[in-house]
Amino acid sequence: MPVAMGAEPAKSASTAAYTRVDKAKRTQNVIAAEPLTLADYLSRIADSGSRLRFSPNEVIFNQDDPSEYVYQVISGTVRLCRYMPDGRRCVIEFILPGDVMGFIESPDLPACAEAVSDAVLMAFPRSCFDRLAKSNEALRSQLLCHLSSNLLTAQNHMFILGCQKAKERLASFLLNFADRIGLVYGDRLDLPMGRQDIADHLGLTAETISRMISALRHEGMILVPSGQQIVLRDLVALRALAAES
Amino acid sequence: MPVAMGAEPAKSASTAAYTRVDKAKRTQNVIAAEPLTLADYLSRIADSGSRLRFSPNEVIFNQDDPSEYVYQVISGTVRLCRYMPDGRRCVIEFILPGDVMGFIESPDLPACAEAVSDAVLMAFPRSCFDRLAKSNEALRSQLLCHLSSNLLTAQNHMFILGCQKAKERLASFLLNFADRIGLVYGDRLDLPMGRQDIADHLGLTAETISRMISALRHEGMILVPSGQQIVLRDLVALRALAAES
DNA sequence: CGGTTGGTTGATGCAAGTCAACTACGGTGG
DNA sequence: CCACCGTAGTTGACTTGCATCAACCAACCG
Repeated sequence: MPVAMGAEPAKSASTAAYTRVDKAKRTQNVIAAEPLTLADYLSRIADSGSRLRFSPNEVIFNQDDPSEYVYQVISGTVRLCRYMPDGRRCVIEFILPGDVMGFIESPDLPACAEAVSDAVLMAFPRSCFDRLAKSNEALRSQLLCHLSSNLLTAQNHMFILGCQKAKERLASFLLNFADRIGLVYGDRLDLPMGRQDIADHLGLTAETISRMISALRHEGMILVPSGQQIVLRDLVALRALAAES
Repeated sequence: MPVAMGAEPAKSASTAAYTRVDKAKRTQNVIAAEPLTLADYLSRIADSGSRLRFSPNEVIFNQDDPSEYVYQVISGTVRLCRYMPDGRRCVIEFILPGDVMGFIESPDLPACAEAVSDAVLMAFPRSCFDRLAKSNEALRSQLLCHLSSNLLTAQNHMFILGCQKAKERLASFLLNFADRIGLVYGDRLDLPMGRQDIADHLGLTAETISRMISALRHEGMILVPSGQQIVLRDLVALRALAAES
């Protein structure tokens, strides 16, 4: 079941979108029998949304902006981040095609969003989003699932930041990212974000990321055909390192 | 507006419960005008809940248990934590009187809960909780607020774990905890949890917590009349350290 | 009392940060 | 087409903040 993407038939996004739908389905089967996903509902109100295009590093919304829109990433990658007054940055999470962001019951947004690569997204005004939710119970339960799943992700990440060492964090990140992407081409993983982005996501420095990638490569767990591409050669060893759950 | 606590009129819990209600109100005003809080709704179905009592370190539920109950802490403190296979522990968060935990749209619980001090809680079966939610729109929007607020807390904590140094983490923790408790007696803060619990919450060791407490004391930011009690003497300096937001 | 547990403090080691040099691209303009 | 530049990644040398290990102290309790 393909996701209707409004006016966006971009081929690069479609495979990833399938993955996202599958994941949403896995999450939703708890309280709802209804098979429509959050993405499906968004496609229904595509008319009231606007299609936006961003270049790398362009700001999509700022921290403490009012939460007036809900966004869906159509293609490209986005990072959610928070800055400290002195410039330290924390990348809360990466948002991939098909993902929804900006939905939170808080007057202000707790983080800012920036495009990692060229990105296209749909922006839906909260008002029209809420109107649809008011009359639609299945959508509401999807929203609970959406928030729950975000919460699980966040708690999982807290665990990584609180307990794991550098190499374990990198292994967790690679596995998690591969899982989200769906490991499309064989097992070659394309990392749209730079080392610094990964570092700020894992609470490390870019140098350490570089060193840990080299370490995993020397230990034969991964191959690095080019800077942005990584092949997960030994999933078993990587999983043992990441000690998932 | 006091919270009806079912059969529990414990004086130690009531002040803290007030605080929690106020906090919930602050969060909810986004999409609902209705003043009833999650705690209020829980008190309505107090009959279908069971009152449970736990001793320090007793397990309330385990990681990967099915999520069959929603809990409300009546008195005492609870810690939510996750363990790694090798025994490393991460304290996701501390749950205080009035707080609700265990509500998540996931078949299995992502963390286990243990009593920090003697604790009394109410357990509500998910089934009867869901039944009430089905017929009650205001409750549903409270649930969205509940999850949103948990998500905000989690993202805030990710920020602390990812970016801050030991002393900053401790300052953030003390301020945050003081804020949740409501700084009941003047400004003396009673910490129900031990150093190791704080350490596992902040991604540090018990020794480091001890050292940082000493450091803050020597710098005149706090007083430590007894091991469990801390007086925040210089809120300005502490906030500067924590660099809130 | 002595034993146990939780907290503090000190000495030392190490993982990751910092600083800096070097390399590899990818684009731009001559 | 190559020369130039700017940016991103890698690697090495050194520093440091926190962990580790261990001794000590103070409360609490049978």
